[in-house]
Amino acid sequence: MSSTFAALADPTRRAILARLALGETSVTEIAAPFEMSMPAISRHLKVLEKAGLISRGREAQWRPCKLKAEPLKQASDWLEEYRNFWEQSFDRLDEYLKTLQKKEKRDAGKNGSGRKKR
Amino acid sequence: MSSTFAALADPTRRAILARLALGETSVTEIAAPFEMSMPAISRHLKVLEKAGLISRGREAQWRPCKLKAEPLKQASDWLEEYRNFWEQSFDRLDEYLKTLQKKEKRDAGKNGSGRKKR
DNA sequence: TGGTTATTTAACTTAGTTGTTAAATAATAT
DNA sequence: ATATTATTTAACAACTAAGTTAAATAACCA
Repeated sequence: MSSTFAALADPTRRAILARLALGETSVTEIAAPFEMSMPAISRHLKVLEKAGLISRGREAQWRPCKLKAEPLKQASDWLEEYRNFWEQSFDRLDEYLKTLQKKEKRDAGKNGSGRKKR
Repeated sequence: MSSTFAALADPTRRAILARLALGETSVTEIAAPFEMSMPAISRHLKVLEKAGLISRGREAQWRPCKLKAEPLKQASDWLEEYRNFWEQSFDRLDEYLKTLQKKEKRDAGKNGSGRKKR
């Protein structure tokens, strides 16, 4: 999980994944859109491979890379556990905004003395 | 997006988020389960805050931290674009397993010439 | 005021990441 | 064999990250 998120934390690597979603391809072709040396790309690919996000074949002198989406699924599942939370947040925002509107109508000027402790 | 994934790449920080999903709480309480100095935790919280994953209030000498799930939603949305991809993978696996079963039924006796490589 | 509790900042160490260029390896083509 | 094309490894520099201890802030308590 850590290595998956770490791999996704780099925009170059996310772009590589996006490219690979269109289909398997060679390192040179992957590298083309980037202003970056070949070895740099090669190492990004190594990071992706270690995270299990790609696999590499051998076809003559090319090493085609292929997207492996399983770790993405795991990451997605992890995030999914927080779904209620972000949906709730919007609900709360709604609620809060309503409260605020009521207050503004009611007492347009008094400021807070109420203390709270958790 | 990068800072969100980077923040999630650390297991301590993921654990902190899990704790905060149960409710807002103080730094000391967040730190309790970890064998780690206070400043270390404090800096993890700073990382989470910079990524927009938590917000911090002030209540007497405590600084309660609160989960902010919006960046998680964004991350989830990003991953969602690959859903077809990982579902496809399972389809392919299914297919492959079926093919395999057929083969096994068909030629359940020719042994010793098949080579496999890991 | 001074003391206590909660939290952050500073200074430092160690380790890992990201990029570079130059050289090495791998397979094909002549 | 040798040259060519594709890709990786080595060696290095600059930067960032994660932890430590000790000291600084901040707000309360007496």
